[in-house]
Amino acid sequence: MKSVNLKRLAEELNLSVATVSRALNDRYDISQPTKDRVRELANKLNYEPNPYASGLRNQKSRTIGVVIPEVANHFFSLAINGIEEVARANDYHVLIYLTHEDYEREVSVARLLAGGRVEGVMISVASGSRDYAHLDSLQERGIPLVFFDRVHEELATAKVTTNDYESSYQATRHLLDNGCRAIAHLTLSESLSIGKRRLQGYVDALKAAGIPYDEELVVHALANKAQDIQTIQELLLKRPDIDGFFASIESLAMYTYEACRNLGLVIPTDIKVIGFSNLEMASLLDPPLTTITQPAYAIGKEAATILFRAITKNALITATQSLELKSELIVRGSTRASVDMVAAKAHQQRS
Amino acid sequence: MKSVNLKRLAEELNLSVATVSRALNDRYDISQPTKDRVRELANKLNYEPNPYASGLRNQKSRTIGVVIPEVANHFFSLAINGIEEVARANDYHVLIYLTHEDYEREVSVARLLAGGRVEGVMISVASGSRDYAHLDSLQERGIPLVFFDRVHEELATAKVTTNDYESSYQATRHLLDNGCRAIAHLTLSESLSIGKRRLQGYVDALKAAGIPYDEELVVHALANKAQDIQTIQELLLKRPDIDGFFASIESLAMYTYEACRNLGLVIPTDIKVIGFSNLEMASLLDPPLTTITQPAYAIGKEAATILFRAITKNALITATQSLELKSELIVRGSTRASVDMVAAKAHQQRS
DNA sequence: TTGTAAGCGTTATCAA
DNA sequence: TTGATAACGCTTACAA
Repeated sequence: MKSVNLKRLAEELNLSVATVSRALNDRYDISQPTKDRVRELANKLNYEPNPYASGLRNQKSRTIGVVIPEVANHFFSLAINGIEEVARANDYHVLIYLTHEDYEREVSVARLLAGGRVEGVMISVASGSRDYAHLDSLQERGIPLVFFDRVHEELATAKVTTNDYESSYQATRHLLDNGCRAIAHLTLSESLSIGKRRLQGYVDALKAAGIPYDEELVVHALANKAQDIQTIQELLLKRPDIDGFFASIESLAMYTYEACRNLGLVIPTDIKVIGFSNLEMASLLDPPLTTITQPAYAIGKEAATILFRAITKNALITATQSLELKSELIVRGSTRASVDMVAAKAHQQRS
Repeated sequence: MKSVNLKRLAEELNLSVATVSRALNDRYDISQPTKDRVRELANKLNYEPNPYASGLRNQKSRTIGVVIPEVANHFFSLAINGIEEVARANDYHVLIYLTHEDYEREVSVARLLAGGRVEGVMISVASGSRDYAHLDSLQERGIPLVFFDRVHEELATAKVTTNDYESSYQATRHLLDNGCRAIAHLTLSESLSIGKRRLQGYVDALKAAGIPYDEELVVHALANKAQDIQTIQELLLKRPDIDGFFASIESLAMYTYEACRNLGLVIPTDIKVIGFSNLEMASLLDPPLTTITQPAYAIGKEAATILFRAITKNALITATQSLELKSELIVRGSTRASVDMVAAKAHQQRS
């Protein structure tokens, strides 16, 4: 119940607090016998240094903060795994904050972190985030910041992202190749650069195929299951010509499955579906979901590595350290071309 | 870059540090004009109190620690959601630690936390955890502890669990009712009480149905995808009589799907599968997975509420505050009885 | 090789 | 109503 501190150790050993401290920190100027005596008692009493005292003294908290929209999402879970791995290797602690896609929450978290609770911050911004002043002020206070996946382009720091534009272009192209002509795009945010890039890839792929951009087919989701399914269903009813769905986040692909099922539409015969997703079990769905899979664990790991490099060097991070990893298109049943489509294509190639 | 502290504010306002501190904490003995002046400057300079200084002074860190085996698992993700919610409502911070099912890691995390970094700990123990001395010592130092889901029965503190025995009995019974006679049970650990309870429910349901317990059908998994799938496949080949699988954790149900697919076995015709799982998309699998679903968010929330009650009252937690929530059996396609089975049953009922 | 003392930023006690 | 001061537990000049 009563805590073991340096004073207690010093008293029991008839040494000064300073000597005990230095012995425990293995300083060169302490004799080996003394070190041994100190360590022995420290172990016996299960001494653990008070992190608030040493944090205050050294102006170091050995803690980083991770700010993400959600944790019940495979992408972020895997990223946290990567981050925790690196943090632990560096003997650091990880504070976690969920914004639930809410800008206000993000701002208040940033304010808290500005107080010096952490030595660095990793963030994937909320879909509602428009401004980045709250993050800028972290940097102004000397707290290094790394973005991962969802970034504010304008802020001068490292961003670890994936090739979203290309992936999006490729995904759309894949749907087109398999016969889709009216492809809906489900997005969480157009204000975020990630949303813009993914939308642009979609738009450009359509354009390249000579298909005009149809604004009605771009839908903004709300990250609320019931409402999003409702929205998708309304779109499907309003636009029976839709034959493809491109979901820019994991949950939206699932909601599309549910919406199609509710309406009696068959994937991939009636509608083909592709989505960004890190679900291991995409292949076990009915039908197996074609995905663009981001290297989530690697993203977390790389971003954390950049952050710790800055913390160790006591330097801010520059945008030049940004990294773009590659996502992977994994084709499965949800985008399978119908039989006549395949025949048509074969015919086309022959002629 | 340079930090704003009380001293800085005091100098600029020609006040003492003590007065500034009291003004910011809205103490009754400070005049309103002074409070206003102080607050205005504090806002202007974006003053944030140093948590390490106040933590040291007050012996309070306003932080809790959450120790879990994995985060890439829907149960734990949802539980964290519940925990974070309560923590935020209490203005507390959440440190997260992953043990990766490793006992050594759990011990070293417990040791770190014993140093006073946190005011309370929530833990779901690693499958490899046999001992609880490391957790006991947290309590001895006055750090309240709450178990959730995976507990050490023997430790005298609150445990928030679900009705695992009943759920397991019910799940096994469900497989039996739908025609299974040789049911395999996949478990992560038999040393943990949760593993024991789930195994016991399975054993008792078999016994009640007059089916002898067959040790060979109980398999210990390793939480390693490739190996676990391999183990399941070997079991299926060795024992072609197996017609049901009961997976005690989420990933094992998925691995069973993969193993069956690899071997060309059809679910539910050849093998019926049921599993503990919090996957929202269980209903979208092929076939839809019958699950026992735990109230994960509620578990996190209730457990955190108990912890904060103790922190607020500055008291340790007693086992009497333990809570048992109910899981839910959700029947889907993976355990559907074959047609002749249904006919047989109908016949049975008629006669 | 060890001890003394100052200081990290905050808050609580006591005095003015 | 405000100010001076000590203390939280630790680290580090500086002295001895």
